Amino acid sequence: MTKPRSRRGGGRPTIADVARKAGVGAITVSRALREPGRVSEDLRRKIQAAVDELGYLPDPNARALASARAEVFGVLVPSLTNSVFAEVLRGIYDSLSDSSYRIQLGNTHYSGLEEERLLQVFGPQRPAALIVAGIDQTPTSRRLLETAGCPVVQVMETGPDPVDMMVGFSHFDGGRVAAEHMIEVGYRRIGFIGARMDPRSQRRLAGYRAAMEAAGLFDARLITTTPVPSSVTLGRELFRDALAKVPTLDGVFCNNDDIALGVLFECHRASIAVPKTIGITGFNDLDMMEVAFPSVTSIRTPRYEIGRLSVAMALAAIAGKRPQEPVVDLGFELRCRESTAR
Amino acid sequence: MTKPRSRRGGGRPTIADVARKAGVGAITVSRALREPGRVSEDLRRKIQAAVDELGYLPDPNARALASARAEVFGVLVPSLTNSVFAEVLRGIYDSLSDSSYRIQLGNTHYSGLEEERLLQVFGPQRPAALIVAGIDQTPTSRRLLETAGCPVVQVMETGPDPVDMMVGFSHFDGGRVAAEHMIEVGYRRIGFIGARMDPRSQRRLAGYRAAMEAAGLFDARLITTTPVPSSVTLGRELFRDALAKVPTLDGVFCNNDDIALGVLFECHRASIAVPKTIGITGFNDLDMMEVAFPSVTSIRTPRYEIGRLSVAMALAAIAGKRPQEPVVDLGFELRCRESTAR
DNA sequence: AAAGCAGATGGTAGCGCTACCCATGACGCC
DNA sequence: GGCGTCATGGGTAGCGCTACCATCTGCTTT
Repeated sequence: MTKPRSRRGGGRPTIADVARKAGVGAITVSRALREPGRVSEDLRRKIQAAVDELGYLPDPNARALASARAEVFGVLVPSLTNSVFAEVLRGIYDSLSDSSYRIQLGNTHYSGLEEERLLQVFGPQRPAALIVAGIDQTPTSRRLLETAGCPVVQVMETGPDPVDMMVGFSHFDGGRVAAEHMIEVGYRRIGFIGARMDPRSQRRLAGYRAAMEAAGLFDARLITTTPVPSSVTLGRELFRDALAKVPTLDGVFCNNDDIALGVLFECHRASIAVPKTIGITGFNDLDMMEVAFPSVTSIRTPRYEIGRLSVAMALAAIAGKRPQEPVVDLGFELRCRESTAR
Repeated sequence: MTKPRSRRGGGRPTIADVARKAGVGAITVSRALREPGRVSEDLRRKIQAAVDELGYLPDPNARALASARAEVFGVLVPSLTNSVFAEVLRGIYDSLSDSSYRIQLGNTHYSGLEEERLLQVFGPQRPAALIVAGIDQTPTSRRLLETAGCPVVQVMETGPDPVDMMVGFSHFDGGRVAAEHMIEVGYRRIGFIGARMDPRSQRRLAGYRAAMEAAGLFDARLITTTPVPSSVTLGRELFRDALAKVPTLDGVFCNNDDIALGVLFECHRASIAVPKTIGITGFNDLDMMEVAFPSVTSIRTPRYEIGRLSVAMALAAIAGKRPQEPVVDLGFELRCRESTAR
């Protein structure tokens, strides 16, 4: 005779306690909680009463082990402080908060290798779904996603070859539309300023370039970039560099709004008239762009909506109702403001 | 005879596979992985070889169930998009990324009830540690934290009565120092502008009030607040309100930098000279405050460091090495800039 | 030399839950 | 009346891992 191991759980009630109290089998309790429709009204009430009385909460770890599926959404973003991803995360969070799914966060720091490592770590946990930023996974990451055995949503961008599903918009078009707008209102020597040139930034640059070439205005010297992480400070510095390189600059398309703000402040400081001498266009349309003086033209991107929709699609897929169209382009919107109002 | 249930796990190698391949018992594999020191060099190598060959990765759910402890840090923040908490989160994440701990995120939306609900949900999972923002938990939340059976770190603030440990700084002092600075450089009719008056904002306001009263300058009409979430846009609007209410206003202490930026932009738009006519002080010292024109005085808060230290303290507590002093005040720093340079 | 002890390894029995299969009774159909 | 079908409920056997002993070696202690 071995004495039973003392309750390591510290005395929390288990499903067996509930079953005993309700006078039913443990399985029936389990079913009543997960598929109420399959249990008679009568027992359901009795079980609910026992649950309430004992304050029973199912152990997610035991549940995950037994069902080989954790109620966890794995979310991989390249940055936590970049407000763009913070808003995607908020969208994901809000859409999940009245379900029982938990969120497990991974920060790839814009590194493909780190993304691989995180997918390795997430895998054995058997998440219910994976949401990853971007469409430029390494071959290894892609294989990990394909064999994860759960719905996968790539977010922030759209592309031709989804692992499973995608929600985003075209960064190339965003860059192109921004540049076309500046050309249309009369700017000619339009610079591109970008930091942290991740794949999305590269595509915005490509869109800018396409527009400039189509108008016969492209000049490689107009491009000023750095792999350094983006910041308002950096925007100022890159703008100074750009101006030193091309003194005839009459506009800038900034890779994001932080950069744009840095440019705007530097124009104030150097008494450069905006939009008269220099036009400014940003990207993402953060709240402050509308309030800035002068208000700054930007491309509004549906970050929160991307987060929400990615969860909706993943939940539908879990429920077996895969969307007809696995790739959803949520588009973007050019907001013309004072900074390009010539 | 029942046939064994087919491997639901989809054929991932288990600890038993590794044990068989290495010619040892399963428990020895388990130990080799978790407490290498307790296994002989020889076996350790053999086991490592088997692990590598099979690509074995332990199942965290099974581990959590068997050991009644999940390798999860529960993190509760009131907002995901507020860059202050995003930076705390980044600090937490960075400090945890080379351990095997995972992060489970909870967003309380500044709601005590939601915090209670999330703690209820986190509890049964038996997290290794809990990190929660703020010190104003409801009695229920406090009890949940006290009975969680794991280290708890309250972050962002310090106070007299920690649940377990605390890392932060004094918001009251921050508000006081900011106001004292403005008084010292000669401002007299100094307004307080604040949005989303959470407990930390309230304490900053209290600090401001203390300084103003000490200087005999306090006037309730100088205070303009709203429970609405903070934004740059809102900063502009509140400043307009404040100015309409008190036309003789000669300075503002803003509850945070977003508000301060809104005030700055509105000053530009209305051609109000900064710092001559109006002085501006922000709070948190985001990157952009230094770059703004004019650059904006602010209180630098150690957000990232708070995240890092909270994890370090929790890890130490898990390892049984509780810090001598459970409450750590990381302080803050006044950064005087052009916006108050009279 | 017997006893004691520490270090290394293994076996057994769960952790709390659910997948799988089976039992039962009510009902409808031929 | 026999037989399938459906709805409802339960029993058994794990999921993959680790806590808790037990065992076995080799060495020190007295």
